[in-house]
Amino acid sequence: MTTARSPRDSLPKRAHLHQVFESYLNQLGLRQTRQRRIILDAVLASGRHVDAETIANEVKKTDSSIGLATVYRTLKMMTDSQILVERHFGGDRASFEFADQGDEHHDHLICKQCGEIVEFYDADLEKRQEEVAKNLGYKLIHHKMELFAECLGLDKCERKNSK
Amino acid sequence: MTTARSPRDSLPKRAHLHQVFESYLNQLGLRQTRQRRIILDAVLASGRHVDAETIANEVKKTDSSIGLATVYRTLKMMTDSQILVERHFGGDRASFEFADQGDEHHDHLICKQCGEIVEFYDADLEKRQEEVAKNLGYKLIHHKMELFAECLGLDKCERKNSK
DNA sequence: GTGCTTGCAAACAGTTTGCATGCGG
DNA sequence: CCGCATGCAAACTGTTTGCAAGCAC
Repeated sequence: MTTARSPRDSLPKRAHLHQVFESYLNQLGLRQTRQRRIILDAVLASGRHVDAETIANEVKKTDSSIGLATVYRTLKMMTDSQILVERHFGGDRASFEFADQGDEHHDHLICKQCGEIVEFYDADLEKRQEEVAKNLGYKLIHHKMELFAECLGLDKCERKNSK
Repeated sequence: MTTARSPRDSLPKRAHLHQVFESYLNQLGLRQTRQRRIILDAVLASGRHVDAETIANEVKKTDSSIGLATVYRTLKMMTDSQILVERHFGGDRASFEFADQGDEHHDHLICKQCGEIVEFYDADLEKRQEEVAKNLGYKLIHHKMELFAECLGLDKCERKNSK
């Protein structure tokens, strides 16, 4: 029923994102540049949830001359090109994650203790949300749902707690 | 099953919030001031979801000398005193709403067309969320859920569309 | 009076933008 | 070489904070 999705599950799918971005650029007459390639690589190599500054730091390891503004501009382009989605969890920093591909939408469970983010999909919840919207006289377009929780078995948590 | 809550439903309950805030101030040795009273009045008179700037504008109608910083400081105190809860819907501005009283928790449905915000409570969703968390090995503490939708009958919407 | 409060301006964090220069196609 | 891209610094938004003066108790 409830399906957890580990950060690794979608790794194979990321392979063609280079192509997706490339053709996006071409279609708009935009250019492939060294910095855009480096930034995309950094994004692909990173975990599922990253913020601009993390990427900027990562990118600077390869080329320290790349500016924060370029990272922001490029992340926005990737969002426009449907590679990434922008999320606002905590409040301040925006975080980016890979866009869902077709049907593979998911929601998030965030551990209050260690900050671990688990992605999941639950058909019952999805269905009930549509019903609820209809009951209220609306047609559901999409939703945002985050469950805040704490570990039952502490094993998952403790690893991260120390960091 | 699904219960909608209109903005008016909780009006009677707001009456004693003055007292709540007052005793909060007393307990901490803080002072009741003209500006705090004015700000609380503005909050009480406002709709369920307000941002700092809206309150600041409202407050300035009564006393134009009241600064934005005071509004922020006071809204934070009201949040600390459990009168208000801070929410982050869109991304930029924070919005404040009256805190749930005991069991009367609710979620939000936001109309993509007119921006109307409907509050609702659905026991099935709540229950399923707990199950999902448990399935993933966590204990649910609380959640954040927003349904984005469009009106089925346009009557609700059109009124607001014009504004 | 004591010290919490206030308004103002300055500081802040995250993000965006203007501009002269650089570089891809 | 045309014109998009870049880096830098400055602008901007929402919010917070330092400070001297003001007011509640």
